[in-house]
Amino acid sequence: MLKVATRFAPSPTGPLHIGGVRTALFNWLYSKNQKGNFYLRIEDTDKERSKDEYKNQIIKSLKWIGINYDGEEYIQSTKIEDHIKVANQLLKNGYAYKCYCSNEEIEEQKKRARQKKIPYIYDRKWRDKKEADAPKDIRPVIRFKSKIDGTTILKDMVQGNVEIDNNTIEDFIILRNDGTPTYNLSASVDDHQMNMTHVIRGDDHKINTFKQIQIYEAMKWKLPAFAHIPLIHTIEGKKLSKRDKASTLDDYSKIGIMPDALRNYLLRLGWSYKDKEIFTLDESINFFNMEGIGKSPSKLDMSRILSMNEHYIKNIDENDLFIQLTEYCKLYKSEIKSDKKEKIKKSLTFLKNKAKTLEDIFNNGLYIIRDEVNFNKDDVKLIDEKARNVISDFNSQFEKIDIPSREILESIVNGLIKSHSTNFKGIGQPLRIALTGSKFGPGIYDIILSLGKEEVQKRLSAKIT
RNA sequence: GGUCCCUUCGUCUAUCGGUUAGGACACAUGGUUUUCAUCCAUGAAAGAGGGGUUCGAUUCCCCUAGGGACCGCCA
Repeated sequence: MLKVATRFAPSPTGPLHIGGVRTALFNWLYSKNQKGNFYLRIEDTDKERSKDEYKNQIIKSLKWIGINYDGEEYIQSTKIEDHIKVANQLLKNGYAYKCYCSNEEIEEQKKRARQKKIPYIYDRKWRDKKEADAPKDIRPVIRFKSKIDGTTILKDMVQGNVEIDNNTIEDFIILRNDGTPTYNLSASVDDHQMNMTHVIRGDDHKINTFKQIQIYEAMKWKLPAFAHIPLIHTIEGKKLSKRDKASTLDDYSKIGIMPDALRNYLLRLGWSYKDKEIFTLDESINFFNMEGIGKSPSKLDMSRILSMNEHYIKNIDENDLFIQLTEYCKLYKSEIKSDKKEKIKKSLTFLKNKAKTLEDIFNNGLYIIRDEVNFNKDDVKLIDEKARNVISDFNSQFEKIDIPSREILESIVNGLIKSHSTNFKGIGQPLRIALTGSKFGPGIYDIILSLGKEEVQKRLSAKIT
């Protein structure tokens, strides 16, 4: 049995979006499940639109979510000579021909097709014409001599057998009139030269597959297995595009979605394994299979991503969470000062409890991170004369404590509840606002213990003087 | 318009001819709770429509409807 090889082949003409990431993920998981290799091929033959910036973003994105490709990136533009060679071979063997139609001629045909409301398909004018009839002033393109009769069946690992009439495939161009190869040629040659055993790609490539199969057959190459996975749709039900908001990984990482959570979400989008929802990295490799891939497109659901992230926040190792949090703050907020870092780390247990994202944890911990309390305008109004007395009484008892503990704090608060003839809220709320600036937040004992004695006194004093 | 694909709760999905159609997210209600959350419990919520095949169809076949993809000298 040949060693399984898959690839992800994006073109660096725009930022990689989440649909592409899922395609990469499926390819990667399949190859790893089969103990095979996974490669990254950058299809940068569109010189006009390809940019290094996008190539780097693609590589960075894959790395971020934990998809490692084997070997170096395969840069398609460095293989153009090979593609041209194959085109010439096809020409020599009678599987391709030179087409001398002018741009105007083609445009005219397309226009007419549109008017008649019939699908445009190149009329194969030069398929059987003699070279001698060629106009001198036109540089020809090379077209593939597509099959006219019969049907072709694509045995798709996801979609089953898909059959089309060969005459619906036109004589597509394989070499432009500037001598450069087009996508279907390049992709076929590369897949063959890279020894791909499985081509897993978006549904939108299905028609291309029929063209590529013909190239393979003409070259007498062994066909890889194909799997066309359904596309991810926007909430409106359309194909996800680069223009859609929140579609690049950066859009997710900047709001504090963690790579493992997004990986897990993407895995379950269009793929399932019984009722299982949560997959560790190892589990996703072990359980991944083609049978689990659904046939219908699925919609992106932000609340699902958020809840998946929440699950990871609450369940991963706290040291790991802390590392991810500090990295996140450094990247998107501001680097947490080292003395605050310790406090945050100790407080993670309760800070994370009310968080769906790393950004939420950051916000929950802001009262620790910031030196100055940032008061909520409405909440601070709740600190009236009565509240000031509470704070003042608490502070004078708090001063006497050497090392604050939950038990001691509890007894102080309980005492105050009695002496002020109030309830817990009557004590807790003023303290919380004085210490954090808001009436919402972690439990009051957690707040006090996380800030430390000195800081608590400083903040309380500021509110009673 | 042509070709191809798809169709189970709002969303992601389970079911591989016989189930009270299950789970998860979201939602609603109740409970726990010092606030906000968490957590727990409960609830509402689905087989697009019509024909077949079959003792029996969500499941197999056909038609209709709806949705999607593709239709570049882009990839």
